Amino acid sequence: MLYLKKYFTEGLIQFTILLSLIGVRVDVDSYLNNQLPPLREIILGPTSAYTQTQFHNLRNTLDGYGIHPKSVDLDHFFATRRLLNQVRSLDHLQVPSTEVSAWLVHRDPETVVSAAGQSSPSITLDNGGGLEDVNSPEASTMRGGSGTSESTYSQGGENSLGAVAPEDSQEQPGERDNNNDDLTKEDIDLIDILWRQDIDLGAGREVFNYSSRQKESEAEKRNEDEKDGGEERPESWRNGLNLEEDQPPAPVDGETGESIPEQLQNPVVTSELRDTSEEAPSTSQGLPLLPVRPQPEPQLDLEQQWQDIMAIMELQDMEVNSTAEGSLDSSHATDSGGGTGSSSSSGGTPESSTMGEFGLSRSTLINQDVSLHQASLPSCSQDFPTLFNPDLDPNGTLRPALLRLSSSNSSNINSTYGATNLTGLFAPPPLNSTTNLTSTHTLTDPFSSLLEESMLDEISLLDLAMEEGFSQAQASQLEDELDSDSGLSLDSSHSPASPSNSETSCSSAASSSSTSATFSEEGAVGYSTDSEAASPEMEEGAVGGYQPEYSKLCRMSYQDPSQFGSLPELDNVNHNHTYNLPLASSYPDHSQLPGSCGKKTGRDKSLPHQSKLQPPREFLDKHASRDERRARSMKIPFSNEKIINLPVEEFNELLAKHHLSEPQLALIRDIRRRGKNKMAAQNCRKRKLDTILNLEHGVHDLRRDKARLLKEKMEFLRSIRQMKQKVQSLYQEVFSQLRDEHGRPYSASDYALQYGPDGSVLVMPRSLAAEQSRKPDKKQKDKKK
DNA sequence: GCCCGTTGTCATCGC
DNA sequence: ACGCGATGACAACGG
Repeated sequence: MLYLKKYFTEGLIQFTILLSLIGVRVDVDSYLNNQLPPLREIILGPTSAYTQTQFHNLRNTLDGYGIHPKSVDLDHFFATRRLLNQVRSLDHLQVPSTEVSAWLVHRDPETVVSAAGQSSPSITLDNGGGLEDVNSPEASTMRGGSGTSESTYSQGGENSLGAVAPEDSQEQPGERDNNNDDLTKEDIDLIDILWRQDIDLGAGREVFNYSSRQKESEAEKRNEDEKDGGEERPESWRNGLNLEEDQPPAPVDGETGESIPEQLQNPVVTSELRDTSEEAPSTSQGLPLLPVRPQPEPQLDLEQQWQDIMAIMELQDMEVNSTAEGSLDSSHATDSGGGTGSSSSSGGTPESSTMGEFGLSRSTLINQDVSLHQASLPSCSQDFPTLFNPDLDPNGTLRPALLRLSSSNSSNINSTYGATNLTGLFAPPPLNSTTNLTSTHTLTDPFSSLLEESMLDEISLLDLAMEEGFSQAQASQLEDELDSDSGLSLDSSHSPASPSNSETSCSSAASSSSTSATFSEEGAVGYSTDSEAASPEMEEGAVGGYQPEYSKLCRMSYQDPSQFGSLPELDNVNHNHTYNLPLASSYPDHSQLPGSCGKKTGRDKSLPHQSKLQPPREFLDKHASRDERRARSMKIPFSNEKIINLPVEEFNELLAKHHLSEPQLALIRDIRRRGKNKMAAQNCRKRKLDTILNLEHGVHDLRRDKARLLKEKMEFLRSIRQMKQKVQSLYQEVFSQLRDEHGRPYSASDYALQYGPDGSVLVMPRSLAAEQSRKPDKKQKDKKK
């Protein structure tokens, strides 16, 4: 019967979906076709060309949409999908051993069927239930309200049994498939064990439709897209396909405004179908599949489970078990009563409400917020490509929906990437019906993974771009979106050093051409000894003469390029600034700087030749500095260089040696003042330049670091998401496989898997779990306080 | 001749 | 109070 029902219901659902799609103007063929590529990618590896298609269809294909709904191969398809997913997950996922241990006792035949075509409610993977990373918080919230539909398999929620899944058993897709109906020996053993352990605990079976959830997530995405602009897919379509999207609305009771669990709304599959058709929000795909939903509060359960899982995940993965127990306990959410648990879900803020009800640890509360962001993550990933690499799109044409998403989501990027989210990834998605984020969440594992990969690629591209200086508008956009931290408007163009380069290049072009050594060293050099070293030789203080020019030339040569070497950007700087060397107004000896003198700046070039060859006095005078001329005219007995560069003491001694008139003394003091001021000015300018260059360099480094960190973050997020998805699927899988002593599945609304600190997994009544969780929660709260 | 960069100088501030 | 460095502003100079 179950099989028949499943297939039949599936067919109906499929049919309705198709109709809705058609009505929506959606090109079904294309849609289906599009789904294919993802599969290829999964198998053969992602193709850039398909990336976009992935966006829309991966989930669907993964969920089995690509397969004809009535196809007998659905089971096979599902099994294949699982295998693929698992294989894929092997690379990335770092699932704690506990997760693995939780593996399913046996598999529901029904689940398989449902999974293929639509998210069959039975299918374990249904997102609606708890662990959806993909699901945006909103989606989760929705589920809270309506999501229960997914969980539908209320098999009457047999209470009595608690089942424990031994750690060892790891899911083997193949086995599952094979085992659909019949319990394997292992399964039986496991059940026995679980039973023994948990007999006291009533067990209901929750059914998580992973596929449906995914679909929902897709629907959400689509909704986002639609919201964004393209509403190509009518709600009916969504309803048919994805209920999650709809869920957002569904959760909220139109009349009361409260979110109402779907199960409540849709006791019977048929009813749900109607609802879906009529009310997009209410039902998830899973519902239709579900023959009956005796249990009123599937969503709540799902959320609770989700939260539980999330808490576990957080504890184990994120926090490394430190608080595992508390969280676990807390994880069991309370709202067993939830029947109408609607209240929980319905509560204005799904997150908060759910959190509170479920008694999740405070951390989880926080996380939920995070989760919202996370939920958006997929979108982010999606966004990334669009944002950063619209061009990347192999096809060159992003589907409008995608574009919309990206555009819409782009605004959200900050939130999505919000640092807070890591934990949130695990947190159940909020029930809120809102927005884009949800849509993104809906991505199924394969789909999400693909997106993530693409995202990473994008990130890498971004990183490159950033390293290159974020020249690209995209990069800048990213920055802006990611963080508006720096008010600096550094030129995003080209290479980080570009500004400096440009500047330097210009100057260099002008000045450097002639002089090889023209590097203007740090002003420090100027202050440095050069003058002093020269001074002794200059002692003679030939006031007149060509020396000034010579000195200039020498100064240029003297500059020490090595210092600039430290600053890469400076390498290109060829400014003639002779900040380093003090002017030697008069050099008795040129010999001081024989070699160096050869190097001249552009300006000095002209003079030097003449001066070197034969410095005619007039010529020299002509080019001599005013102070030099004045000194000559005043017959100052020593060089301006000495006047300027001698230490105060020596300078005073020098003055004392020579009996000078007041005008001479005044002139000497002026010369000294001006000379020092000149060097100071040079140093000042040099400092300015260096400061600018350093700032540019710093900006570049920061950008690069930022890009790197962003990339790392995305990688972590991806890993987390994958783990979360894995856990979710495992949870659903396990839970769906569990049977009470009567062989009936546990009601998701009544029972939840509880993770023990030792890695054991117990099936506990939610009420009991909630009680247990409350205490720890309080403790945690207290701690936080 | 104008523009722009460089350099020198002055005035001022602060140490 | 003085010396000195730093710096903004201005002008001269040269490409």
